[in-house]
Order: sequence, then structure tokens, then C-alpha cells
Amino acid sequence: MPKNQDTSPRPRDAEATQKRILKAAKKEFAKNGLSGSRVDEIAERADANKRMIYHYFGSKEQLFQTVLEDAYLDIRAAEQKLALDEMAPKDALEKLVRFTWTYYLKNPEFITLVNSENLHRAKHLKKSTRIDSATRRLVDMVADLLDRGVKSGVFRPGIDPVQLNITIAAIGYYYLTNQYTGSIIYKTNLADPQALNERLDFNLQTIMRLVCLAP
Amino acid sequence: MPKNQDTSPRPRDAEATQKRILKAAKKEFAKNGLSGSRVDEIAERADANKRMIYHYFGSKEQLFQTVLEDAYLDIRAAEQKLALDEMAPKDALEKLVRFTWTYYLKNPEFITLVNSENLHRAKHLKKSTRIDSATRRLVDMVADLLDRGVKSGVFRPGIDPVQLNITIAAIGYYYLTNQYTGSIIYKTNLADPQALNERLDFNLQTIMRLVCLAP
Amino acid sequence: MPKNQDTSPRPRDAEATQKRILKAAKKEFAKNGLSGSRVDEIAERADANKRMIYHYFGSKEQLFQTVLEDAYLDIRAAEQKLALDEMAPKDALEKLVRFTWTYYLKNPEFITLVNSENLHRAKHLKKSTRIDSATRRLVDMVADLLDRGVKSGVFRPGIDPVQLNITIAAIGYYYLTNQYTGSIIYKTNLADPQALNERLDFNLQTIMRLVCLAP
Amino acid sequence: MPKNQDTSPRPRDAEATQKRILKAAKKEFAKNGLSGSRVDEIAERADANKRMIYHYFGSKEQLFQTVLEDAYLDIRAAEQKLALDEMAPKDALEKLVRFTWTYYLKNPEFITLVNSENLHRAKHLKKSTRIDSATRRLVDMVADLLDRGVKSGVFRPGIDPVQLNITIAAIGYYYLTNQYTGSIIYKTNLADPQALNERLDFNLQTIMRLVCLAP
DNA sequence: TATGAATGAGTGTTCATTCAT
DNA sequence: AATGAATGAACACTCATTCAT
Repeated sequence: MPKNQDTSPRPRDAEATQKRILKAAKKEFAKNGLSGSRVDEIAERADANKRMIYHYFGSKEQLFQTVLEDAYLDIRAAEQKLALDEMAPKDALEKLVRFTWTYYLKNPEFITLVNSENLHRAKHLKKSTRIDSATRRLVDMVADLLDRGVKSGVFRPGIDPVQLNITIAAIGYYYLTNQYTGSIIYKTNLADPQALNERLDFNLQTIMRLVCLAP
Repeated sequence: MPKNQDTSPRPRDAEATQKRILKAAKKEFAKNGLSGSRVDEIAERADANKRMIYHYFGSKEQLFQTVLEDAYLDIRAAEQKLALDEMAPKDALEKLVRFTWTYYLKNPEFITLVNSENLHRAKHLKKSTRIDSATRRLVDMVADLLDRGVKSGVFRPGIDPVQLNITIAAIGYYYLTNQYTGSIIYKTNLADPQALNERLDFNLQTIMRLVCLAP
Repeated sequence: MPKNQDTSPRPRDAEATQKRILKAAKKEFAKNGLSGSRVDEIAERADANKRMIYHYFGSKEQLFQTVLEDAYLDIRAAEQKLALDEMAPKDALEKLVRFTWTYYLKNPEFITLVNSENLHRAKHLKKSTRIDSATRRLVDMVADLLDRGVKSGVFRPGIDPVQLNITIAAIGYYYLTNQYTGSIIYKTNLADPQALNERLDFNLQTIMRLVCLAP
Repeated sequence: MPKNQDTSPRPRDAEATQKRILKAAKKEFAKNGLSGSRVDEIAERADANKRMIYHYFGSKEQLFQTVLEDAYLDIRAAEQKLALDEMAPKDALEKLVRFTWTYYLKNPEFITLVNSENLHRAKHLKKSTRIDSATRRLVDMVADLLDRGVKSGVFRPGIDPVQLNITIAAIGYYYLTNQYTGSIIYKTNLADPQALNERLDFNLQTIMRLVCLAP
């Protein structure tokens, strides 16, 4: 049984330090937004020196940009793993709706980061060169899916893949990002597991009715 | 002999001062979020003294709460004016979708304020007593609408009015709040007037297919 | 006999606060130069809050600019008070040399501030609008003096008033600004009162021999 | 078999590294003064590792001291090369004035370094053991020169060599160190080549009139 | 009612210096 | 000899809030 060696001083591992900072920053930015986040807090969370943040990322905003880019790359990578092109169109569509919902649910930072970025009118994403064509493949994937469904007679023709994509995202994203105010104004706990399941069912209906031909 | 007008440095008009502060605060909070907003900036925008903000609203957060409450009361009041109960169910539903979209489009502060509040997990709304039952009437209105549609054989039965309401909001809200990041990742200008019209059409389809029975 | 009232809290006197800040800044900048000076230290010296410095002066550099401008305006004002045009040319010239030396000696901050500004290639003075034509009058004064001396047959013709002015300044300024290194490399205390008197005598000789005709 | 040359990443040449650091430090200190200079910047300019600065020089201040000492030793060495004792007194004096002016003009770092050191009240020079008697020889040289001139009937007797030395330095040094503020307050470009020549002429007159007997 | 002055605790950022290899 | 990682203290500057009038 190996010894626990956590008492030794932190190894001088540049990559590990950067990862810790990024992880801490993701949490902090997700929790407090860009302007509400504190560099001190991120450094402490990362068990790193504040100076390292500036050494590796240049500034708070550049750190935010990196975190945001990573978040986009992560979700785009996860979508690619779905391999929707190997499934029947209806199954693939359902899988995409379920995946999108579940991803937002399990990665709430993604939503908060994107909200923050939109508050700043995407000024960081505009500068980014890393997320250039990542979304292109998602749209292609959905377009292929729709084509296949139309050809096999199960989907309505003429549906715009970007609009569909946005709608699939919207019905999940909105529910989750507004769960706090929603729970109050609707006087119900939107975060309740049963409520969450009901919402997923409703969303599946919404998309299926939108896309599928009547049997 | 005419009254002295406008020559005095500033009329001591408590109500007018409060209104100016609220208007300025709405703009500032909408633009920068809660933590990104500056009390100094609000005071300047309001052409008021910073001290007045504390005099009338107690603190930055209480001012935010007031602004947020006003925003909710405004949209709820506008919804009530729709008088959906006097229209045919399908027309009423379409009108509600159009209204929701247009309201978000014309009142972008509403979206940003709600986003800010959700970042803070609705801590201000929780304290509020002013928006208690405002939403109740909206849900009732939609429930009535659905009932009438089902009875007249145009709507599917079993649709939850809260879920429907959330979905109607979601498909507009998401598009608009994420228009900046969306325009970049989809490489198209989502704020373009034609794009906006296309989105509204798509949303109408989405809701109609979800709610209406096939003819 | 009036009571000492120094125990009461500082009066809310904007002008007094600004003066205290300027006085403290002059000392600090003179002692440590621009980059060596600390805003905290200035605030403490001024018995003021650091925030006030930014309130009244905008930034450390703008404060420096104000201090520097004041220093130039002060010496120019003092020169104007000399009333050289009412004196015989030789006496007036001697008075100017003595004044310049004494002013540098009694106001060592002036020298250090000017040195600092030259290290920064006069970037602050370039922005200044307050010291525009203050020096013009000094040059005119010296030019008049030279003219009168030439006409009355005591001064050599053809002496450039700007060059003369620079030389009068140089022979005092250099000795004083370099008194610390000078005392070491020449192994003598240049700040000794007798040494100072000897220097003034030497400088008077230098200028008189440069300007006056042999008797 | 030829030696490996230049193909290794960096030759481990201690002396060369030190020289590069000193050269870089001279530039940086001259440009920004002691407190305005950055160790990082010096390391980068020297194409060396920051750690090397501490390895070879101990601290930023010790590096400054070395740079300053070198600067003094350089000018003192250049003065010794003038061989004034082999020239006629008047020619030698003129040569010294010209040399001093030209040296300051071609080595502006010398001036800035000395200014910095005086801002710090010569604290580094005080510690130095390397420049102990370097200046002695300069003063002796000028004293000899004066003696020779007096004996040959061309110079006035009783002129103090240290005072003369200081004055020769002052009239050049002051003009050059204050060229930035001077150009602004006198509304003329003191750095213009013609202006520089005129200043040298004026300075020659000043010294000659001070030292020489009337013909 | 209204105002400008004043403040203390932060806030992002920088710096000279040391550590581990 | 040489390097990149790491640090803590300090730095200029900001902010929501309170004081005095």
C-alpha cells in the first residue's frame, strides 16, 4: 500500500499548477460571474500563488477567456462522441435532446460562463482563435440527421438545423439558468428530481412534435 | 405672473428623483450586472447625488431588488393587458408567443436583470413581497387558454401550463440572451432583423405543433 | 488666549485637504522621484485618505504633474518679484545669480522634481497648459538687462539671454544636485556652509567675467 | 577536430553573461532610474536568466552599484587618455571643455546614472571601493594645467581646480540633463545639432573668460 | 431634501527575490 | 553554469458606504 505523500511541498509542475488554476477559476467564475469573481479567491482555491495566475494567464480576463474556451471545447467534444450518424434519425434526435439536457444539468458552470460572456457581449470569444470551427461540426451533424430523417420519411422537410439546435438548447438551458427565479415565481421547486424528469419529458415531446411527421 | 420654472438648481421633488435613480439603475444593472455596476455611475446617470441612493433605497442591493421587482411587475402587467380570454384559443396562443418574443426584444434589461438575479440564486427575489402572486395570474391565464382549446377540439389535452409557459419564454429568451456568443459560434448575425423574424416564425411553429391537434 | 482645538476631527475643507496632499506629494516626489514615491506614503504624510488623492488629482502621475507645475510657477513668480529692471545692470545681474543660487538651496525639491521630469522626458510638462508663457517673461527680463548693460557700456554685446540664463542656472543647479556624489569623488563636503559660500563667489566671478567688459 | 561552436543553446561563458547583464542594466537604469527599472526587463534585454543576475551581482542595488562604478571608471579613464600635460595650457583647457561636453553627449547614461545616485544621496557610491582615487588624478591634472597657465602668463592665478572642474561639468551636464524640460520652457529644441554646437561655443567662451587673462 | 467630503477594506496587478532541478 | 517555477509583500487604484453641513 503506497504511502500518502501529501505532506511534501507542492511539486514544481507547471502543467499541474495551470490545471489547478483553471479548475479553480471555472468554479469561481461560474459562481460569481466575471466581475464578481476575485483573483485572490481563485488563487486560494487553486492552492497556488496569485502571481502564478498572471504568469500563466496574463490577466483575470485572459484567464476567463481560457476557461470559457475550454468550456466550449469540452461540450463540443462531448457532442462529437455521441456518434449520432450511426443511429436511426428519431433515436439520434432523442439522444441529442437527452444529452443536451443532461450536459447542462451536470455542468452548470457552462451555463453561467456563457451568461457572463453574453453580459460582456462576447468580447472574449471574439478574440478567441481556439473555438473557431468547433460548432460547425455540430451543425453539420444535426443537418445530416435531419436529412436522413426526411429521406426515411420520419421528419418534416424544411427544418433549419441552426434553429433546431438553438431550440434544443433553449428549452433546457432556460429552465436551468432560471431555476432560482422560476422556483419562486412559479412557487414550485424546479430543481426537484421529479420536476427535472418531467421537464426532460416535456422537452422531448416539444422537439419530437416539432420535427417528426405524424405517424 | 408666471411661476418660476427651471431656473432653480433642482426642484426638490422626491418622487422624480427616485424615478431618475430607478431608471438609471435599470440601465446600469442591465449593462453590467449587479457586481459590475457602480453606485457612482448610477448617481451620475440619474443626475442625482450618490447620497440620495442610500437615502431612498438603503443600499446597492436593495436598489437592485427594487429594480428587479419593477421589471417583473411591468411584464406581468403587460401580459394582463393582452386579454387573451376574449380571443379564440389558437389566436390567443399565437398572440402570447408573439408578445413574449417582442417584449424581450424591446426590453432587453428584463433578461439581463433576471440573469443577474439567477447568478445570485434569487436572493433578492426571495426577500421580495411585491411580486408574490403576480405570476399566478399568468399561469391561470394560460391554463384557461389551454382548457378552452381542449374543449373546442383544437388543443391536445394534458399539457401542463407551467411547462408551456416556460417553453414559450425559453425559445425567445435563450436566443436573445445568447445572441452575442451565438452570433460567433454560428458565424451569423443573430441580431439581424430578418434573422429575428425567422426566429419568431420558428418559435410559433414550435409552440403550435406542441399544443395543437393535427387538423 | 484661544484654546487649542486640534483634538476635533479634521474639518471638511476641500481646499485645505488638497493643499495638504500637494505639500506631502512635493516632499515625497522630491525625496524619491516619481516611481520611487508611494501613494500610501503621500496620503499618510498629508493626513488624508488615499482615496482623496484620486478624487482630487485623478492619478499618481497627474498629482506629480500638478506638483511640478506648481514648482515652476513658484520659481517664476519669485523671479518676477526681483524687479531687476529697476536696478543698475551689474547689480541686477549679480542679484539674479545670487537669487538663483539661493532659491535652489532653499527649495531643493525644485531640483529633484525637475530631474525626475527629465528622466521621464518631460512627458508631464508636455501636457501642461499652466506653465505656458511663464518662462517667457524671465527670458525677456534677462534680455532687457543685457541690453541696458550694453547700452551703458558695462556688458559685452552679443550675449544670448537664453544661453546666459541656462549657464546661471547650471552652475548652481549642478553643484547642488550632484552634491552627494560630488562630496565623495572630490573627498570634501560640498554641503558645508563655507563651501556653499565659496561656490556662490565662484559663480559670481564666472558670470561677471562672462558678461562684463574689462574696466 | 574543430571545437564545437555556436551550436549549443548558449555557451556557458560566465564572463560574457556578466557583460551582457551589465550592458542591459546600464541601458535600463539609464532609461528608468533605479526604482523605475525592472529586474525582469534587464534579464530579458541581456538575453539571460533572471537568476543569473542574483548569482553574479547579489541584488538589484548591487548591480546598480557595479554599473555606476563602471560608468565612473570609464569617464575617468577617458580623461586620462587626453594627455593634457603635453599641450599648451590654453589648448589643453579647451580640449578638456570639448571632451567633457562630447563625453556627456555620447554617453547620456552617465548623466542619468549619476542623477539616480544623487537621488539616493550617493548611498551606493559610499559603499564603493573601486572609484576611490580615480578622481584625484583628474583634479591633479587640472591643477597642473592651471599652474602651467599661470606660470606662462596666460591664466589668472588663484583659480580653484575643483571649482573649475565642477563648472566645466555643470555647463554641459545641466544643459543635457534638462534638455527635455528646457526645450519646453524655452520653446526651442535644445537637442537640435546646431543648438548643441552653439552651446559648446558658449561654454568655451564661459570657461576661457573665467580662466584666461585678457591679452 | 440634498450635497460634497471622507473612509476602510478591498482589487487587480507587479516586483524583487528564492526554490528546486 | 543555468533555468523556470514559485512566492509574499507591496503597489496603484476602486468601491460601497458614512459623515458633516
